[in-house]
Amino acid sequence: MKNVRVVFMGTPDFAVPVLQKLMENTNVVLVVSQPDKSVGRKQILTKTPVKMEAEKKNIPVFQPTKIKEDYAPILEAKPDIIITCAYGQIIPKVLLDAPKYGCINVHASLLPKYRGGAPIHHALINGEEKTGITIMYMDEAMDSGDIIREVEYPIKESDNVGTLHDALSILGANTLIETLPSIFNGTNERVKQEEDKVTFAYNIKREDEHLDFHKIGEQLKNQVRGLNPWPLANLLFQGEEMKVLEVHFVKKEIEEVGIVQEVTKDTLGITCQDGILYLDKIKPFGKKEMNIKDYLNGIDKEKVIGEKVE
RNA sequence: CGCGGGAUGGAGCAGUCUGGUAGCUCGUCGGGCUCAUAACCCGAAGGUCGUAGGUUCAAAUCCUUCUCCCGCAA
Repeated sequence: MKNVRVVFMGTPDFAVPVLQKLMENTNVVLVVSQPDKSVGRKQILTKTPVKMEAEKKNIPVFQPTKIKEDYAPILEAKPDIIITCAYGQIIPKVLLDAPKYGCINVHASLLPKYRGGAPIHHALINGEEKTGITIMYMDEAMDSGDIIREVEYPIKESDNVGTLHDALSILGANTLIETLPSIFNGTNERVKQEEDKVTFAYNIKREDEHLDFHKIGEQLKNQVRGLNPWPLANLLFQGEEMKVLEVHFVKKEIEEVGIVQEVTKDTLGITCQDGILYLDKIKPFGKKEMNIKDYLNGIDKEKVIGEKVE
């Protein structure tokens, strides 16, 4: 595999282990990543994680704003195969047709479920018991190409976006390397996606982050872990937005939804549809994240009981 | 100069408007009670109030500078 010319296309942290494995095992001649963006309050121009990794090994990086129009350097690199992982743009047909081994994508779900940009978040939010990695050929639509190989990953009760992201990232890199030889010698499988089973995992929107206590506890719990550590679930408490990082839930008969019902020196329970949701770790407005116990140390607990939470 | 919140013993906060003894809830350490305890009672240690300067008899508090942290918007 060492002499195969690879063009790798990827952007965020998730793609970094994949790039690392490719650099170890193949000849990565060019890395394509999204343009550097200004991030944070101070608008610091930041290189993408994939770009930083590539630069460590002195591999050239190409960052077109619109790959649909600006793709010449990729063709000039004469790739035998193009491999993408969370790149962030749709690849034009002229590139899909160029390499002799085709264009392969590493996706963080068991396709055809959860096509799109946030498969890990949505799998957790929906309370899935398993997810996984799909190695697939690309076509002109989003995550819709033929499947080469799928590897399942059981979701643990303790998983959140952070842990699942890291686990799938490693699994994706390893699975890709294991699968590549069959692609090069033409013995790989190629299975069409079942269109009637397609679901989409759109990028998380602002309103997806808000906790609605009319929902049942299980859903709220999954929502919280499916948004942790980014972008975090939130609720409105005493007129201020509070981020919620960890919760636990106890099923119980309740009278009214969205009320602070239980406050002790180290628990704060809010009523939801079928019980009480206890906040365990939060980030109050303007503050750093803290355990609920620390938060309770600093407030007048008497005044908080019965408060409405929205 | 995009908008806003914040910095006070180890943790979370109050005190700042209206300058005058460093406070609260915890934690830690010691002692007591108890069959026992994460429970209860008593006691102790621990803070140049983010930095630098200014006003004042006197600054956590008023004025100015800077630094760092956080949320929103991009």
